Amino acid sequence: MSLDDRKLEVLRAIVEDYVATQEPVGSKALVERHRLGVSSATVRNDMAVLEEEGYIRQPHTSAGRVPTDAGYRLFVDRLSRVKPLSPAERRAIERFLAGALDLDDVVHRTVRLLAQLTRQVAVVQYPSLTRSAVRHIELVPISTTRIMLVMIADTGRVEQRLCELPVPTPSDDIMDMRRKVNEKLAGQRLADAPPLVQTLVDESPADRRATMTCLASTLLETLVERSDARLALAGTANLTRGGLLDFQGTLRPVLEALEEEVILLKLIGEVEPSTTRVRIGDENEIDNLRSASVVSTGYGPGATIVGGLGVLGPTRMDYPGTIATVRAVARYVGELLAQN
Amino acid sequence: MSLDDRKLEVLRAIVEDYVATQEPVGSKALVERHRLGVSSATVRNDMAVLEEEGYIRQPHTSAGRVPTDAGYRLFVDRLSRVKPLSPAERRAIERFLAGALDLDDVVHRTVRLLAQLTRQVAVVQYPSLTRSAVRHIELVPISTTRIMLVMIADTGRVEQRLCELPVPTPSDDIMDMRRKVNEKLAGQRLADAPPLVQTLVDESPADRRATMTCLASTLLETLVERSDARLALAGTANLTRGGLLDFQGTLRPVLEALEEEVILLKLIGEVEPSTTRVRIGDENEIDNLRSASVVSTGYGPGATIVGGLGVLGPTRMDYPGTIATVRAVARYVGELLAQN
DNA sequence: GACTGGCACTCTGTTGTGACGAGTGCCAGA
DNA sequence: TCTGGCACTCGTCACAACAGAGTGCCAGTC
Repeated sequence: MSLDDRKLEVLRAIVEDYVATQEPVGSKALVERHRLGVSSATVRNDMAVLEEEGYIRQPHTSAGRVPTDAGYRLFVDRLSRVKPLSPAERRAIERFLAGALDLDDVVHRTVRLLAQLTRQVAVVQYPSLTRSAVRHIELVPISTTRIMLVMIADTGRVEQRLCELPVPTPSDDIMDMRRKVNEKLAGQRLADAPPLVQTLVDESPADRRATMTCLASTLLETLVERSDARLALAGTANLTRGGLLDFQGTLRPVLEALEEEVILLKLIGEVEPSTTRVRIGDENEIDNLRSASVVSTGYGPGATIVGGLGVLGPTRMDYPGTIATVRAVARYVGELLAQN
Repeated sequence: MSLDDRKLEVLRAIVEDYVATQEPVGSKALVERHRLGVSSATVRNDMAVLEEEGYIRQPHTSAGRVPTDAGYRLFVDRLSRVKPLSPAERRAIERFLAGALDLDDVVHRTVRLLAQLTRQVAVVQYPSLTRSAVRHIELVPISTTRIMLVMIADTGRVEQRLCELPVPTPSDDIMDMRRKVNEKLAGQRLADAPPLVQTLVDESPADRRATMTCLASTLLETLVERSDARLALAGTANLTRGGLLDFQGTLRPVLEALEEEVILLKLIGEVEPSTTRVRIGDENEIDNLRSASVVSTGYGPGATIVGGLGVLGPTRMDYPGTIATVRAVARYVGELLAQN
């Protein structure tokens, strides 16, 4: 059974009012606030149909209606008009991000900005190493058997790791290896690196094989393990807005989920090019986030995507506004990264 | 007016019971649960005195007594016996921290461990740069007018910053500067670095003066600004334990305070050697944390302190246990750092 | 002088009742 | 297909009554 235009209009009105007031909305209030051109009785009939179809529901018999997850979904997919950012907001984004000193700073500023603009919890993934390219690899001898390996990615990320050598190696040899490693890897995408690293080992002379093998394994470790795991989080205090009415009484499960990097990565890390993804309530596969929605997107210099960012809030959130903000911030961050 | 031993014993019993049950404790329950050897009427008299002295108070006329901040303070200073960690806990600490890959990982593991053991919010400050020494400084030419400056501290911290040169500089010159910079700074404490950096500029030949000046200012920026600001946080979900009875109804102010790095640094960054600091309720000068207590201490390899760590929870917390855990974790982290 | 038993008193939290109002569902009529 | 009207359902609020916990105080005892 399909819904005619007016029913959709009623659904939109319900979502908008509920998001604004946070109270179940009744038929009478609806006709008063929106010029629907019909009486409340008609609206009531429409509501009955919408309820039957699973888009809205009644908390109690004598209360107004509240959108269900499916209702929000329909709203987001078909009913919401894009809400352009105000010039003030645009300026705020630019000004806030402009002064960033380094990558760490960019990420921190971004996450705070996002939390502030959307008034929700913001999450930003650091540029993923596997999607970056190597800019430079530095080998710093600490002693004859210890080397600090520093990898600098083109996105500005820097990873370092200590490497214990099996045999003492003079620092001249190390410098030579440093040159070779950079010749081979500089400019390469990290995802392509593992086979190249292997050839480095294969090509090295026998007397340096042991040291190079050790370096190679440390390098691979740096590239693969934990490589996408870094995240920044801000705005947890925003969860308390709406005074526990959202999140059915306890922030507990939500706070717990926010502590799990794995979960957060799943939420914002799985990004497809130039899509803004909206997950509403149950659509998050995580039990703890049944009453939360996540809006996420990818960012990166130009068209490539190096990481994800997004916000998390109650299902009852201002989707059009949030989506617009998340997109805008992602775009600005991308531009910022492209400049370096 | 001084309190005799029994009154102190009564105060201790009140604190312990209240911490355990989270409910105001009455005179009758007290004599039943603790073998005080006197009747409830006597305890009531003692309680009246304790209340007059400001160590306990009644939420309402007909409720039991609850410790005040001053009561907790007295308890911590004079009444609490140190609670040694269980062997299981010690083993947990060792096992959990043993597998750390690098500094980032150490800090992350530490903060999670601390949150888990104390069941509270944990904060760990990254080893402060100003308390560390320079291990190595690397200059990576990106182009003839851009250099990536990477500083590696002996605590394992790595800071990097991009430096825009005012004049194109050939990479041979850069390599030469790299050598000079390291000769001058390697092994020096960062706090002592600024004057040394200045001499570097003064000593450099005129044709390189501009480039060196630029490098120097970037270097100083790296050393000074933001240098102590990095923090890791975990266990926010633990705030919801005790179901909002602690924190007088809203987590809001507490969550807000936890978002402010400046505030957190103030709480756990101001550490004196080998002291565990306990701040109870009002003793935190931050309004938002009126109903919270903070237990913090310093950590570092050997006797030196390179950073602070601690936990934050409701004033109604298990002080002896928390203090013991915070100390133990700090000691283990110190040992771990000493190994590198 | 210190402790105890007992009693009156004060509150809080709970329970129950009734009035009120918001909102619905449904039906007959336009 | 829409509308006006009406009966019905519940949740909320205000108020009163009540039970229970805990205290303060006093007179009596060791």
